[in-house]
Amino acid sequence: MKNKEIADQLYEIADFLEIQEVEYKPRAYRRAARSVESLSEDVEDIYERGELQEIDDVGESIAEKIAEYLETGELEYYEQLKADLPVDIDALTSVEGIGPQTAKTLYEKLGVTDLDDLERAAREGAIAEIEGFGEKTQQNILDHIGMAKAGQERMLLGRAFPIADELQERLDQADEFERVDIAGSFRRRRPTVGDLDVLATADDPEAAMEVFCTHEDVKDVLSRGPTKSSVIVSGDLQIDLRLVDPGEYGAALVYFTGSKDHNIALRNLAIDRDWKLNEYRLFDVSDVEASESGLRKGERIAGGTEDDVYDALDLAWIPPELREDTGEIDVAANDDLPELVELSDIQGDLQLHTDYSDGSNTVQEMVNAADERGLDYVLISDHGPSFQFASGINQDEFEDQRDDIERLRADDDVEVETLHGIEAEITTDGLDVSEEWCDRCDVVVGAMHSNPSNPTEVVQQAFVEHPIDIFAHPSNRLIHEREPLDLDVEAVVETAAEEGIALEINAQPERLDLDWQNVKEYRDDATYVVSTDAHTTSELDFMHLGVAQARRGWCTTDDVLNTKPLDEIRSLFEG
DNA sequence: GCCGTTTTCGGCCCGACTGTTTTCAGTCG
Repeated sequence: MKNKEIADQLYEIADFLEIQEVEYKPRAYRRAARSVESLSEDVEDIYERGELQEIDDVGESIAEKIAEYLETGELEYYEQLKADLPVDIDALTSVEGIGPQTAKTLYEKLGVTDLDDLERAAREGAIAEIEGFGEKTQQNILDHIGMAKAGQERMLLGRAFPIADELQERLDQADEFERVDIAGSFRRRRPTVGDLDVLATADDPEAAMEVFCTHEDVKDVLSRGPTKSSVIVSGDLQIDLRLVDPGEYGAALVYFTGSKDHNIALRNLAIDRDWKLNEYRLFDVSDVEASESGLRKGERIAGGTEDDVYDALDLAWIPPELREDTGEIDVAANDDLPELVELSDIQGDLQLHTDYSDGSNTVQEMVNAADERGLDYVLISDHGPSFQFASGINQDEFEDQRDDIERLRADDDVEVETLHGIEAEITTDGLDVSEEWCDRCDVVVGAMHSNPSNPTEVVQQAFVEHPIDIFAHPSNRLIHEREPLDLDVEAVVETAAEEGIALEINAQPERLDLDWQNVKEYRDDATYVVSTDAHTTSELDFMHLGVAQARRGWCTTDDVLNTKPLDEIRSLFEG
């Protein structure tokens, strides 16, 4: 899968062109890069079908360049740009405050080509000597170079959540703040977030900014103004705060929730009506001369609430998880948005581990924790015997575990129905549990933790030959750590549908697998379950992360099996 | 360089903040 490589080259080309002050091309390259980056399909497959130009924002010229890279492993245009300005533009611009122009100046004046050069120049005091630069610029570079070197990975949604919850609660309780919302990709529940965008109203902006910027958790203040401030909190997460007028709150919430592409699509709808949409309001510019079309000219149409803004554009209010410009605007225009699954719809959790394998808690503790969370049923599914490094269980241990479960089933105080199953390993030889063992299971979860050369065939064969009910974390990806398996997802979905196998949306923060884009793409054919794969009682709380990804995949309760009562789905597993 | 139920040519989002400037360029989101 070369999608990321190609996207990175296109991004760098954009930076180089920006340095040359070429107009418009940088944006064209960036848009193309973003499209390639977010493809759910291997760009090489698209190339082989001769459909590169079908990719959004990829035209003749960029398609040729992608083809050249795939054929030769190199891109002459990129190499030429790089030869003209031999700097690690990606690394340099990853330092907060350094953009393409600054990188160019640093190279021309001081020969800076990478982060080590940059740090040396800053320490020697050379940067402050450059005309147009000064002590503060130099100090800023020194302050932020460490974070750039550490690599600016986006934070996992599940890791950002506790920080966001604490922040929301703290600002809600502060007298200086009226309304507070955390917008941005966090509100859209992207699997990773780059920062937290906080939107708020406050009677006394100065006092509110003081509270925000001086909290004990703040490690660094990047900028501070009357309406906008940015800080870094412990955990190296950046938090941006915007203060807006209550009358502009809705327009601001739309704007800062994004996505950028969704906003552009909305703005174009406004332009169609001779209106204009910005972060302050939706307004009529038809009577405003171009020369005086300043910040807040024109007749105001909407802005107080999100509902107003969408309604004025003849759209139903669009849930944040759908705002990715992947068709939601047309569907909202027809008032045909799906009724998305919610956390409260979830009735059971179909993958839990215990201390029989690599979990931390007993069967009873896990079941009690599920009970406390109001679940009606759970599936205990520890790793099969081949999973030795995670102390997979043998069949004797499985039978001991069954005794534990039977005791719980006999206990009138336990309301949760406990299903007994296994997370069986799918290998090139089939499953690591016998057919007889599978017969003892209420539900068989199949998962692949290895990386065979032909994963699609291995998975399909296991689906056909073994009584698998649920395929767990299909791609086996770990965000930031392990690439997804090179699966033909469409083929796997097809075979799963034929065999009556549900695909899991795994709620572990680093998994969130199946990915939401695939969930959306195959929603018509696939049946999904959302499971926490909890290894401790507290991990049962990850369920909302999985539900959020199902929502991003446009799922209703009809698409998600474990929104149904156990009686209704039990027959599916027995079949 | 890309795109089009306004266009195959002529448009491409724009406002806040910083640092170093006396009026603005660069960066960021």
